[in-house]
Amino acid sequence: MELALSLGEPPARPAEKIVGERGRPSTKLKLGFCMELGGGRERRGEEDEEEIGGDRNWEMEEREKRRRSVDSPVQLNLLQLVPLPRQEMGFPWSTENRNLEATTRVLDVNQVPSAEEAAAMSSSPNSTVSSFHVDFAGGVGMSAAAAADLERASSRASDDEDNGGSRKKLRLSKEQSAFLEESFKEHSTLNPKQKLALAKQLNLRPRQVEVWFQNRRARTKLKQTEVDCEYLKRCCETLREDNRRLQKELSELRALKTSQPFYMQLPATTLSMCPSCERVSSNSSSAAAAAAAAANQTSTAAPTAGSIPPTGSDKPPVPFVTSLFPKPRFYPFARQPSAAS
DNA sequence: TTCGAGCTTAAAATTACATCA
DNA sequence: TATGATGTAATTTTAAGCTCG
Repeated sequence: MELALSLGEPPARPAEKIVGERGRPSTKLKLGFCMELGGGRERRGEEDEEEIGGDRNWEMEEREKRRRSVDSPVQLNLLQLVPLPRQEMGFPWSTENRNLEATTRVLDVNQVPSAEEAAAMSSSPNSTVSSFHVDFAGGVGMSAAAAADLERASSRASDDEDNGGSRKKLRLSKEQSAFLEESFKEHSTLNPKQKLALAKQLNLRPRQVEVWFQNRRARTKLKQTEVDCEYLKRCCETLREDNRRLQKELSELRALKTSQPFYMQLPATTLSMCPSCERVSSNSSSAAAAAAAAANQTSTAAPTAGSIPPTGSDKPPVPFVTSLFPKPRFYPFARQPSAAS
C-alpha cells in the first residue's frame, strides 16, 4: 500500500472572487450606503471616484478635515459609532440592514455628550477618533473605565500625530474587533466600497480595515492548515494500522497457502478482496466488476466525502485516501482536477 | 490582436509593538 | 522590575489580474 501525500504545494488562487475586487469598477450591487463625515467637504457624486484609491482619498480627506478644523473649528460634526447589541448591528452591504442610522449616530463634538453617549463612546474606536482632539472634559458622569479608555485613545492619537515616523501599534477595541469579525463571517474579502464603509463605521482608516482582513485571512488559513495537518496525521495513523493488519493477513494467507496446497490450484486473481465492501470474489472478471461497483458505490453513496469524482468511465476508481475526508472542503495542498487531464 | 507599462489587490513573509505570565 | 512568549497590527515583497495606449 502506498500513500503519497503532497504537502506544501502552492495553493491555487482561490477561484471565488469577491465582486469588485482588484479595483475593477465592478460593484454590480449598488450598496445604497451613503454616510457622510460631517464637517467634511462636499462629496456629492464622488463615491465612484472613491472606489479606487480610497486610501489616498481618505488621507486627502483627513488632511482636508484637519485643515478645516484649524480654519473653522466650529460646526464639526463627527460621525461616531455608538455600539449596539449584536443583533442590532448591521453591515453597510448587508441586505438585511440598510438602515445605517440604526447603528450609528452623529455626535456633535462641539457639544458635551450626555453620560450615556460618553459611556458609549468610551468603548468605541480608539484609533483615529481623536485625530480631531475630541476632549469631553472628563465626561460628565463618565465611568472611570470609560474615561481611561477615552484618555488612552486621545493620547494614542496625539502620539500618532507627534511622532509620525515611528510605527505605532494600535489595539482595536473589542467592539471594533467584534464588528470586523462579524463582517469577516459575511465576506472574507472586501471590495473597496465595503472597506470604506467599514472604515467609516468603525472610525478606522480603510488601510487598517484592509490590513485587519489580510491578517484575519492569514490566521484562518493557518488554523485550517493546523486542522488539516491533524486530520492527515490521523489518516496516516489509520492507514498505517490498516497496512499492519493487511500485512498480517497476507502472511497468514501465505502460511495457509504453504500448509494447504489445494488452494494453489486456483488462479491467483480469484482471491481478490474488495477493499471497500471486504467481499471476496471468485474470479478475476467478477472481482474487477465488484471493485468497480464498490468504487461506484463510494462515489455515489458518499459523494460529499471529499473524494474526487471519476472523470470518465475509463479512469481508475477513486483513490481511497481522498475519500477519507469527512466533508468537501478546500485543501490547499490537494491537486485540483484539471480540465485537461 | 499582441505586448508592455502601470495600476490595484491578495497572499505570504516578516517586523515590531503591546500585553501578560 | 526584567524577561520571554504570545498575539496581532503594520510593513514589505511577490504574484496575478485588469486597463489602456
